[in-house]
Amino acid sequence: MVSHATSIEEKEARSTHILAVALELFMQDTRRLPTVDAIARKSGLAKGTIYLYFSSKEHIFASLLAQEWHGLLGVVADCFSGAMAAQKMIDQFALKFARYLSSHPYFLRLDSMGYALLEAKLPPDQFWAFKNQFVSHLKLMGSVIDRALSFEAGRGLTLLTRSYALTRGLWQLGDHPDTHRAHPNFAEHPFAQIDFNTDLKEALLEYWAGAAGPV
Amino acid sequence: MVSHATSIEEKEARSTHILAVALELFMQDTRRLPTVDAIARKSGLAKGTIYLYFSSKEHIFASLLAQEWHGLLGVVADCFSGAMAAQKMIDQFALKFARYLSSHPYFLRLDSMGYALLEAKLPPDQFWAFKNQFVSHLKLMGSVIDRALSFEAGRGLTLLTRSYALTRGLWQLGDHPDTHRAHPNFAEHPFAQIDFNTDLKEALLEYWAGAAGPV
Amino acid sequence: MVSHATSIEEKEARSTHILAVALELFMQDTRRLPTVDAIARKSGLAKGTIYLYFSSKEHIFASLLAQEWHGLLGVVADCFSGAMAAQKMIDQFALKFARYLSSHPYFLRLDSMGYALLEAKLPPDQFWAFKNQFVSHLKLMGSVIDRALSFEAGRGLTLLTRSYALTRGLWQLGDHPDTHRAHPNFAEHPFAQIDFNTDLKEALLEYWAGAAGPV
Amino acid sequence: MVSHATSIEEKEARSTHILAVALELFMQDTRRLPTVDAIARKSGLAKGTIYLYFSSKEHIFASLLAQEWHGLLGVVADCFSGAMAAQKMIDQFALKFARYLSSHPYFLRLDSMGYALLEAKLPPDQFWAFKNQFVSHLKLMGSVIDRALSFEAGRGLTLLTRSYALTRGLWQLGDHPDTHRAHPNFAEHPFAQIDFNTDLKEALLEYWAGAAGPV
DNA sequence: CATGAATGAGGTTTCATTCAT
DNA sequence: TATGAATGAAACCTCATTCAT
Repeated sequence: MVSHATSIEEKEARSTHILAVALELFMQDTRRLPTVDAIARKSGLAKGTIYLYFSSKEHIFASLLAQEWHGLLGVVADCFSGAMAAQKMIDQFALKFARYLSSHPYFLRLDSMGYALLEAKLPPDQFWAFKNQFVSHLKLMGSVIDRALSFEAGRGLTLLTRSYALTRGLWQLGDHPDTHRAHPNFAEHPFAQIDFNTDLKEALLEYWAGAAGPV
Repeated sequence: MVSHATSIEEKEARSTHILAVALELFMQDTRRLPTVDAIARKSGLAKGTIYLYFSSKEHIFASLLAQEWHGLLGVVADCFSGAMAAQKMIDQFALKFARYLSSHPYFLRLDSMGYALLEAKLPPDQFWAFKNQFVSHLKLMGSVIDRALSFEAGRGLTLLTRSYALTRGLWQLGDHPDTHRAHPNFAEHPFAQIDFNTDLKEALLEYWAGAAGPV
Repeated sequence: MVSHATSIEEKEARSTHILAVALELFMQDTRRLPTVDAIARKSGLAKGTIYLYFSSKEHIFASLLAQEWHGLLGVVADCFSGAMAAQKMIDQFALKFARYLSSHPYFLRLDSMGYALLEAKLPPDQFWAFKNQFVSHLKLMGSVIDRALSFEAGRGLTLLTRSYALTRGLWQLGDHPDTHRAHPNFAEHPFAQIDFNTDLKEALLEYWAGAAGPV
Repeated sequence: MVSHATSIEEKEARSTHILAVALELFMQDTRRLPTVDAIARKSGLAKGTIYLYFSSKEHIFASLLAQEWHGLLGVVADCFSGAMAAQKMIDQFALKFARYLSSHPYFLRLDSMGYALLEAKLPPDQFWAFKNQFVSHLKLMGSVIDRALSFEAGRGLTLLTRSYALTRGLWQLGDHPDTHRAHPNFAEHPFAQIDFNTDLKEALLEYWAGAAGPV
C-alpha cells in the first residue's frame, strides 16, 4: 500500500502524478482515453485511489486540458504585451503560437478528443467550472489584443477565437491514426506531408492579414 | 417480414432508407453514434438486414459523410465556375459555403465525430476507400480554384483546406451538448450567441482577404 | 441462375458437387464446419438451393461421413476375406487400415468433429438414419472377422470397435490447429513428431496381439 | 453485492466455486459450453466478476480440464509406484484408471469437447500454458512406467499415450446426446449396452497384453 | 486515506434457415 | 427448381464506478 498523502503538498503531488501518467498513456493512443485501470496501475495506485483525487475519468483529462489552456493563453499574453509595432506583434503571435503547440503535442490531441469525448460526459457543472476558467482568461486575452492593436472592444476576442478554430481544424485534418498512416494510400493524401508548425504559422498570418486589416 | 428488395432500385432505396434513419437517430444525440439495434428497429428491419447493406456500423456513417462531402464540394465547384471577377467569386463562395453548411446541420456534426469515432474504428482499407473519393474531388476543386483565380498550382487546394479547417474548428467551438446549453453559465460563454452562418461567412472572407491577396 | 436439374442423374450430380465443395472447404479449417454461405458461393449455387438438396448443414457433413465409413469398412472386409493365416490377416488389416486413413485425411477430421458438432445438432431421426447404415455394416464386418479368425460371435465386432476407438483417439491426440503448431512450445510436445500412419499401425498390432490372443 | 474475497483463500474458494458451477452446467448439456451469463447467474456473481477470475470462458474449462488431468495422472503414478510384479501393476492400472474415469464422468466429456471447442478457441499462449503442465506430467509418468516395467526409455510414454487414445475413443463411441439415447433405434446400437467401466478395463488389458509383451 | 473486488449495462456481429419472388 | 433477401437469436467481453474492508 502506498504511503498516505496527508499534507496538502503530498496530495497535490499525487494528483499531479496521476495527471502525468494519464497524459503519458493518452499519448500512446490518442484516439481513445486510457482506462482508469491502466492509469491506476501505471501510477502505482489502486483504482479506488484515483477517485479520491478525481471525480471521474473525464475529470482527469479536463484538468489536463485546463492546464494546457493556461499555458497557451500565456503565450498569447506574451506576444501582445510589449510595445511593438502591430504587425510585429502579429508575426510574433503566429510564430510563438504555432511553436508552442508544436512543442506541446498533446494539447491539440487532448483538445480534439475533448470535443467528442469530454464535453459529452462531463456533468454540466463540472464542464462549466472548467470552461469558465478558460472563457474568462480568453476574454482577458481578447481585451489585451484590443488594446495592443487598437481594436474596437471584442474584436480581439473574435480574432483569437477564429485563430483557434483554424488551429484546431488544421490539426485534425492532418492527424491520422497510425494504422491509417501506414496504409499505402496515405502518400497520395494532400495532407500527408504537411508540417503542422509551418502550415499553421502561414495560415494564421494569412488570416490575420485579412482580418486585422492593413495595420 | 419486410418485402424483398429484388431490383437494384429497390435495394438502393432500402440502403438510402437505412442511411436516412441512421442520420435521424444521430441527430438526436450527436455525441455518439446510434446503436445498430436502434437503427434496425426504427427502419422496420431486422438487425441482420442492416448488415446486408453495410458491413459495419461505421460504414453507415462513413457513407453518410461521403454523401455530404460530395454535396459540399459541389457548392465549391459552383462558386468558382462562372466567369466572374475574382472577388465576386470569393464572396459567393463564403456566402454559399456557409449557407450550405447551415442548411445541412448534420454535416459538421458527423464530420467532427468522424474525426474521433469513424477514423479510429474503420478498417484502414475501408477508411481509405472513402477518403480517396474525397481527396481526389478535393484536389479537383483545388485546381478549379487555381484556374478561376489564376493561382499557382496547389494554392487553391491549400486555401480550400484551410478554409475547411477554419470551418470545422468554428463549428466545434460553437457546438455544445444540449445539457450544457441549458446551464445558466452558458449565456456568459463568448460563443453563446454566435450565429454560425454569419460568423463562418465573415471568418472565411477575412481569411481569403488575407490569403488570396489583393485581387 | 444455374440450369435446373431435372433428371435424377442431374440432381445426384448436383448433390455430389455440393458434398465435394463442402469437404474442400472443411479441409481448409477442420476446427469448424464451413458456413452454408461459403458452400453455396463456392458451388455456384444460391443458399436456398443448398437446402433443396440437404435439409441442414449438418446433413451435408453427415452424408460425407457416411460415404467415408463405407469406404473404410470396405477395407476391413478386404483384409479379412481371403483365405490367409490369421496373423497375416491381422497384419494386413493394420497395414491397410492405417494406410487408408492416412490417404483419406478428411475422414478422421470429419469423424472427430462429428462427435462434437454433428451428433448434437442432427435431429434424432436423421442421426439414426445415418448411424444405422453404419451400425449394420459394422456388425456385418464383425461377423466376417468372427468367421475369419474363428472368434466366438460378437468378438470381432468388439475388436473392431476398440480398434476404431484407438484410431480416433490417436488421431485427436496428434491433431492440433495450425495456430498451435506454429507455437515454439509445439516441438516439446510428445505428440509433435508422431507419424500417424506408422503409429497407428503399430498401436493396432499391439492391440490385436493382446486381444486376439496367440493365433 | 457479494462479499469481497480479500484473502488468498477466499479468492481461491471463489474461483473453485465458479469452476464447480461451470462444471455442473456443462454436465447438463455436454455438447456445448454453458454461457458465461448462465455461469454468473448460477454462481450468484455478476458477469464481470467471472472475468476477474478467468480471462475467458474457455479459460474456465481449460482449468477444469487441467485439474482433472492432474487427478488422473496421479492415479497412474499410484499404480506404477509400489514394488509389485509387472502384471500386477498393469492389472491395477487398468482397474483404477477405468474406475477413476467412471467416477469422474465429466472428465472425458470435457476432454472430448476440449478437442473441438477449447483447442480451437484458446489463444495459443494460454493453450500451451495448460498443455505444458500436462505434457511434462505425462512425460514424468512415462518414465515412472519405464522404470517400473523396465522399459526402454520412452516406451512408457508411448503406451500411456495409446492407452489414453483408446480411452478417449471408447468414450466417444459410447457417448450420445440424451435426445439420441431416447430414440427407439438406440437399443440396436452395438454400443448401447456397453458399460464403459468394464469395457475400458478390458480393452486396456488387451492392449497392454499385446504391447507390454509377455511380462 | 488506500485498496481492489464486485458490479452489470451495453453493443456488435454472425449465420442457419425461411420464404417471397 | 432456383434465388438471395430477410430474419433474429445468441453470446462475448469491457470498463467506469462503487463500496466493503
